[in-house]
Amino acid sequence: MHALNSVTLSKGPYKIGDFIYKMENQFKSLFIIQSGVIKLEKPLRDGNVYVTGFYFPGDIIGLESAGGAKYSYDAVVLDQAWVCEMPYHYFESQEPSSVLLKEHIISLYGQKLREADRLLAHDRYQTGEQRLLQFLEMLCKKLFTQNLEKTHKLQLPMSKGDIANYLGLRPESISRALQKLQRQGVIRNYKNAIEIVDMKVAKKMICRL
Amino acid sequence: MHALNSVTLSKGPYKIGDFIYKMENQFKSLFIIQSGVIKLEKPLRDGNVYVTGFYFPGDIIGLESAGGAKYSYDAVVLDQAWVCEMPYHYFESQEPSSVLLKEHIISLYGQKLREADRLLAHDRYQTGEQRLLQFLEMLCKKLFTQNLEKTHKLQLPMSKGDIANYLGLRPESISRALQKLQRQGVIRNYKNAIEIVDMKVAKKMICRL
DNA sequence: CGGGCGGTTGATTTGTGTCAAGGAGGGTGG
DNA sequence: CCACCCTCCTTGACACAAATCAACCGCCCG
Repeated sequence: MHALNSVTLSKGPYKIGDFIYKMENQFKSLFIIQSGVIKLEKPLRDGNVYVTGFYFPGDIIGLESAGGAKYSYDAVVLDQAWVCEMPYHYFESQEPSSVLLKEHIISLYGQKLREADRLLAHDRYQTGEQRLLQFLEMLCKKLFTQNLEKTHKLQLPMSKGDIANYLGLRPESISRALQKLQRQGVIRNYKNAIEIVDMKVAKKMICRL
Repeated sequence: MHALNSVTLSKGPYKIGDFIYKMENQFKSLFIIQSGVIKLEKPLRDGNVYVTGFYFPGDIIGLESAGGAKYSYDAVVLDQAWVCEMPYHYFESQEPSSVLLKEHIISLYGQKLREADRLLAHDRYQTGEQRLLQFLEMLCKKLFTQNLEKTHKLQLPMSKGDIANYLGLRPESISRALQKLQRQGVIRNYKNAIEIVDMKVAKKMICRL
């Protein structure tokens, strides 16, 4: 990743609601998130949108658009962000650092594909409640490893509607699930935050309710 | 793709039920399918398996395992197959043809990711019936472009149970959906084949039931 | 203050899973 | 060749999770 610094351009700050890129833009760069939170979403023909993921510092966005002429999603800022732009044509060069990077990227793709398949596999056999818990646990781990949160109380940069959308549920269902989990003492539901009170039980519920 | 021929090794025939690779094998090659049909599946701890996809002549399998030490799925032969083995270490070389190929592969990955996301997106808002139709339509298009089928009558190399599994439904649900679609005159359900009688209506139903 | 958006809550419907039983091949062995 | 089994598929009755429809609340913002 260090090899990147020579060919990248740091950009920002982007404010909440800004777009890093939009679907109608020509695909020409990847972006490494330095700070802030980004969501990727795709407007559907019927006016709805589909949220495909949330991205945090250290994550790369744009990979999913490779091989297309334009970006495949809108990249929307959820929390003030700085990003690092990496021109895609850099990959087409044959300098040694590019070759190494290409291998790294391919390995990343493998991971992302497996992750996507895992989601497709598991989600079907889990209740909405389990998916929600799994999402929270994943978020917690992610923020932990990046030292963005020290506790189990998660500040949520995305709306609960976004979470619902991402998990393929209705906002009502999320609301009910949160309420139930709070009654059970597993989590605590705040306005823009959620605290995982009992991580042990949470993990157990994810595996098999 | 032509660049490949110099470094690949054609293997076969594999018979129905054979494995091209298994999860316990070291990941070391990609395979290009020359003939036959392959399914990728992963046995789960609870004894069930999860079918992640079906692959036809021209498709590449093994990509999803990149970045891991072993293969991520079992590759099971559904219809007698010949494949082309392409050692993965070829990618680690820096010869010009490898560089070009890497770009092609990255573009393939982008496609696969978008496809995975599309599945995740749509599946949630579609009934099982719609997913089934979409699967059939996709299959139809795929076999068409590869001139493996000239009509809309699809010989199914995979069991209906496999289809159910792949679509995240129960065999019973598939059965009922096929029955209903046949009553509506959209498809015709044979033993090991399905005919799409009214493609117009089928496509309409996929978008919005 | 009014309006809109995000979130909550309740009543009801619906799709799909589950359980149970039975049928139609396709193999194998007698 | 038939009897048997096994797997795959189908059909029916029922249960349950989540969607839907509808109303309402709290909040932010102009």
